[in-house]
Amino acid sequence: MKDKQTHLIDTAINLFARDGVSVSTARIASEAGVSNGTLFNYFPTKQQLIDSVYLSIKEDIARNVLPSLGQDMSVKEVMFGIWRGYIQWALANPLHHEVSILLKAAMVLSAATLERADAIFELKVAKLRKGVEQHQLVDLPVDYICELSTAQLSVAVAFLQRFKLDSVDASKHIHCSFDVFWNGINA
Amino acid sequence: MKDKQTHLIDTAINLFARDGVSVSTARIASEAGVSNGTLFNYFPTKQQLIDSVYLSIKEDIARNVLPSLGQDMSVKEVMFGIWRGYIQWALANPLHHEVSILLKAAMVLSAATLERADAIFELKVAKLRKGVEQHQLVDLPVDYICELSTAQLSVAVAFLQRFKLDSVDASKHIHCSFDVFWNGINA
DNA sequence: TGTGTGATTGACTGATCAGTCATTTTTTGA
DNA sequence: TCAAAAAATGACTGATCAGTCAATCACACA
Repeated sequence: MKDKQTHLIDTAINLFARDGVSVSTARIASEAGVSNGTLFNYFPTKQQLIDSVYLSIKEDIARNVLPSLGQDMSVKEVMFGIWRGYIQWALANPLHHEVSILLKAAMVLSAATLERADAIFELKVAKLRKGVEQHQLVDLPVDYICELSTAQLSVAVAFLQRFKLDSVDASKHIHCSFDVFWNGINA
Repeated sequence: MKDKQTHLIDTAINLFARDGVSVSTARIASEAGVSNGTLFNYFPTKQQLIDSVYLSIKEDIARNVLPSLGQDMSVKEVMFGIWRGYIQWALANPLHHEVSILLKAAMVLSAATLERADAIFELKVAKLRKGVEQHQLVDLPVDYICELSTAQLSVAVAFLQRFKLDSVDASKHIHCSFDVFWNGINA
């Protein structure tokens, strides 16, 4: 049997995706096959459970996206690596993707958690910064381009999920949506 | 004194923006200066209050954005009209903008309400459809381009709100963010 | 087998909340 | 001026929920 803490997080992700963050801790515990007392042994408050869920998802994304990237790659290569890696991860883990967006948008995450989550993807920020400094990208704040990429990635994923394309068309859309993004920010 | 129903909606928007959708009906009523019984005279359920808040915001956007658009304008002109109009509205009504995003993301809106809200902006969809058909825009589903524009607009607004630019720089960013969007979808 | 330790349990509590309704207040218009 | 209608009130209810804790269980080691 999987680590109980991990199993509770997985169960919470499933229920958050189905019913939103408002699901009761009792239901999460029951669905996970433990008593609600046990849930509170692992997560002292519901807030800490929510934060743990978010960080767990972000770390999972990092594990699946960052390894394919290198310091020696160009900005465009890094961004495309993130693009393809994230979309593939999101299609393989639709609920995780959905919950990650949900928690961020619903403003239920502690400030510390948001900060920790950002720190995971420092490489991306660094590459974009260099791209702007070297005038390869439009002269906009790096934060802005970051948010832009996240927003456009979400739209691309939502589209791919809605119309279940075969893998050829999916790959085509990954390139196509990336081109839309890249043409937008290319200097 | 303003129409009570309108006043309750305005109060709800303020509280939703400050504390999320989870604020109690009692607090909304009290903040609006009426009893909670009165709130339920105007909105039989909290759900209907939430839906009314959303539709009220969308109609406000439409009133501020649609009048400047005409059937005879090009796709680009229409999209830029929406771009500038929406950003100006959002900067003048930051809480409304925030709540509109919050309600959509938190998945607390009824299906009927989402449909009604979409119908308000039919002109935009029609223009984009023609643009794609006439190969002025990249060959992507109109829905996709719609979502893309909404997402990028949100990012642009968030940026302008974070760094309170003077009106010259703000206008520059409106054009700049639009160019990023347009260069992405221009065929 | 016996004992001590840490994990697990679930009934319980106090707080909160959406929604009700009998009563009171205000408005209307004859 | 007054009676009927409409609007407003707020105490109340039943349900739900996060979090607690005394009791129980499972297991390691003597």
